[in-house]
Amino acid sequence: MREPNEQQEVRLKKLDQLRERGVDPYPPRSCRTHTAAEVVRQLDELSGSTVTVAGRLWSRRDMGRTVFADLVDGSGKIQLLFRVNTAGPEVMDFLKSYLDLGDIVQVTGSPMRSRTGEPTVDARELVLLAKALNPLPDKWHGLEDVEKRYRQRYLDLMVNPEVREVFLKRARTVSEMRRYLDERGFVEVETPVLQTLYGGASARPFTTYHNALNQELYLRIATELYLKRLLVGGLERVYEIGKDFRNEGTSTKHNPEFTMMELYQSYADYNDIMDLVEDLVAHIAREVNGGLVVRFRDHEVDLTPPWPRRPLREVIREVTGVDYGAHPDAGSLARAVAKAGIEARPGATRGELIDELLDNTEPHLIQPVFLLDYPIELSPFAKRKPDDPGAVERFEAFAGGIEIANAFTELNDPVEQSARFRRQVADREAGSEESAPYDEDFVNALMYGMPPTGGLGLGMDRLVMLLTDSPSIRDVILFPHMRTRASEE
RNA sequence: GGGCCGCUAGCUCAACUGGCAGAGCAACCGACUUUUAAUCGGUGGGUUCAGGGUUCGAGUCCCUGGCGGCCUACCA
Repeated sequence: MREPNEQQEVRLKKLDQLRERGVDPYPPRSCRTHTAAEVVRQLDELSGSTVTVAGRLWSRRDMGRTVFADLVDGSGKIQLLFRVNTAGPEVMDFLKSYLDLGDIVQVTGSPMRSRTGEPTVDARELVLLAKALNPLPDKWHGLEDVEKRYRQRYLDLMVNPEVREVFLKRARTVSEMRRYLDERGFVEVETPVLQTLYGGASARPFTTYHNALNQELYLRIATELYLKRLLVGGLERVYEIGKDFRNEGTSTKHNPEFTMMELYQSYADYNDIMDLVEDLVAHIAREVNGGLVVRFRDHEVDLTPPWPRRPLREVIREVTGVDYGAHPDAGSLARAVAKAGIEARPGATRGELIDELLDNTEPHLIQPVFLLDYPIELSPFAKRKPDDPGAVERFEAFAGGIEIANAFTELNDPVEQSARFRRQVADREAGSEESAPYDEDFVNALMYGMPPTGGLGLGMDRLVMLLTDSPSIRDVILFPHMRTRASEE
């Protein structure tokens, strides 16, 4: 503990005085009978009976022999009334001399309405459950310092009710997704976070080390390759909701660790997955938000299925004016991209250029849409379109101007998969740090036969951003990644 | 990586062109028997993010660094 400030000194002194009086400021047990919301809701039936509520002492209006206070618990707020006639002088003295705003207390008394009609517990007994040594943030303005909100999320949750609402919605999003998938025969599994080989996405990994095995390990960048091994094993529908880790910069859409839902459905293709995605998202929106129209960044986004299914090439051409299909080589496409006023890395490959075009298209995709049929260069694990060898059966789903899902008909041809890995390895040797290494065991698994499969990756954080109108991924992650501060211990 | 902005009391914010660091809430002392941002009177509280420089004098100007936000780039 640092050198206490003035307000901490005051509270520490009260702590000592309490102990001298034989009062345990941190007793091990409480005996709450009702939450604040229950008392408010059942006020008429409870009137005249005795209830015990518990929570944080939030505000206090001291009128001499009468003190009003607000108590906040997980369910809401209830007013407390302390009167010398009802509670007695000892309780009044205890309240005034030893308690501070922020303390966790337990109050026993009778539910009633105050003169102004406010639901109130008329207190007879008062027990301190946990003494607070730090003062609460400003109760009127809340906590506005963005950095403090992220670093000390407990304060943010305490004083900013809309923040609590976001994370309750996040929890319901996850549980509704599980319920939806479980009901459709998907099996939830867990695959390794620590991997000797990483893959399934284009990203640089975090590296760590296993001391006993004397072995370098990677934190997974995706769950894809392990989940598909399970399909080889005969699990026909699997999913995993878990953290992926990508060693790259942060932004309003990127956090180094983020939550991904991946699922794989045997005997399905990417068309089936589109049906699933729009229905799943609509289901979650309905359960979590109560409706299919969400406000996001000053737009109204209508998630009602069906969502348009449009070729990537066509939509990019509409938004940027560049038809990459008319430019089969990188040089020609680079000139067209430059002419459209879009900057790209000098010497970019054709895939990178198309990616650049997509980045410029993405912010315009406000209403939900599936973009279909990606160039093969960008998709090492997707199956080719039978009638177009340069494209794969892949889609990404967009809404609110952000990508929320990525899916394809999975490549299950081991020989071609092996060739695609070799291409990745070659790219890697040519300097592409995001290209994944060759995964021999994965190819070997495919050699036993994997059914035709549709697979999906859905960014949970981004879905929650959309459903809660959160402008930054940090607003939907309880403890987003922050630099450590030199001044902090 | 680049640009812009920010960091002042526990919290929210002021402080003009460089001239005594302030307010509200919170805290402390006091008054008040139905308030709800209670009210009223009084008191205390500062490494102005850190370090250096310019100056008679720096929260303010200059330099270096830290952390954060936004934009941009890179990256999925």
